[in-house]
Amino acid sequence: MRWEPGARERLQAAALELFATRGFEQTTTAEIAQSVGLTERTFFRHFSDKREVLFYGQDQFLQAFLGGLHAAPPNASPLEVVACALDSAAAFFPDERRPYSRMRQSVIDKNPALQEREQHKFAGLAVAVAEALRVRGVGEPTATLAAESGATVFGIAFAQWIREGEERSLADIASQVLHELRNLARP
Amino acid sequence: MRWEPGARERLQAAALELFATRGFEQTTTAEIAQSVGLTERTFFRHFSDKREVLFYGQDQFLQAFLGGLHAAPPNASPLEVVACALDSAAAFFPDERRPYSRMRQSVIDKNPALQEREQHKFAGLAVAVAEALRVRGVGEPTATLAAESGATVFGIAFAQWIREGEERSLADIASQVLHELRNLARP
DNA sequence: GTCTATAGTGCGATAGAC
DNA sequence: GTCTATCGCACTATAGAC
Repeated sequence: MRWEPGARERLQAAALELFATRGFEQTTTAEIAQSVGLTERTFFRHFSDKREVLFYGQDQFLQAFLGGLHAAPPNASPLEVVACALDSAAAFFPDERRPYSRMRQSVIDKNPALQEREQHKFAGLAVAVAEALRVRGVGEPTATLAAESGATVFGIAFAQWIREGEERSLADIASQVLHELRNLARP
Repeated sequence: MRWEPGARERLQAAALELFATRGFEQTTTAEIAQSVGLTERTFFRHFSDKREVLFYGQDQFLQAFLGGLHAAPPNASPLEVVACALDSAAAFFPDERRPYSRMRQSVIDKNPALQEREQHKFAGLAVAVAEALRVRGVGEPTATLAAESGATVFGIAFAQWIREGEERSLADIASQVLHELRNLARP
């Protein structure tokens, strides 16, 4: 019992379940741990704080974003590079994942503290993308502008993707939102 | 002594002072309160949590942003409206305020929890600006794109404004960053 | 103003994997 | 035996309830 594998994943699943039914603040870290046969102390061994249990594992997503970025042709413009990154990132959210993403987001949308954490992760993503663009030779403030714009486009596209009744793929939506961004600059 | 006015402002000043010298986490809410002759309970009567003491009063800034937005000519494009809002917002940071802004930002930059709060406030700003744009008849996702872009431009300009050795006004910097954003769409 | 629950930390002990 | 995940306990600070 003590040595069952996948402690982290079990904690994450149990936490999401409890947050969805009881609410984030009405769920204690002790309850989450106990619900999978662990102690509160072990919860904090895996997650630096209570909110992090919902965000741990985002590195994969960041890596996808950066991967698409590196795959962009060398002569691509900053925004074209961002378009590649968006395509690559969108691939990490196939349509089967929509129900799960919806559930997770509905928990986040109900709690300001979780929104703060989400926005912080997004900001970190933009910082990493900007750094990667600078390595490609893009100067400031263009690199940061392009990176933040990419994060914004992804955020808007993702929100639309999980909306009830939406059927388009995330990549399709993101590409359309990016097109709208281009239009913004020339009315 | 007990009813000395300006309790909130004194708490904010003392908190910034203590955070800057000792660090945010090394300062307790009780210490802040006692340093101005109040109790911890009173601190939490004025601020919903420890971090908020650094952010309380941002409404003025939001109002400045929205004020510039309403002052924009009716036929202006979304990005032109955002440009007006940026001008108006920049006016709330005259050059005399640079030293204070620098000190405050250096505290925030040293602590992830404070960065989360700052990003959350920024996100709230973008939401309000997007809503105001929709009222003006701008559709989605353009309204949100323009609003988030405005927030991004302001953030980049502000970071540059408080950099050591920078002498240009915030409005000048913001206008140049906005120009870069326009260039992003057409290479 | 007082009291209490919860989050989160530090350290040492323990139990299983190898 | 070593290594590492888990546990137990004592503790502080935040924040909210009363």
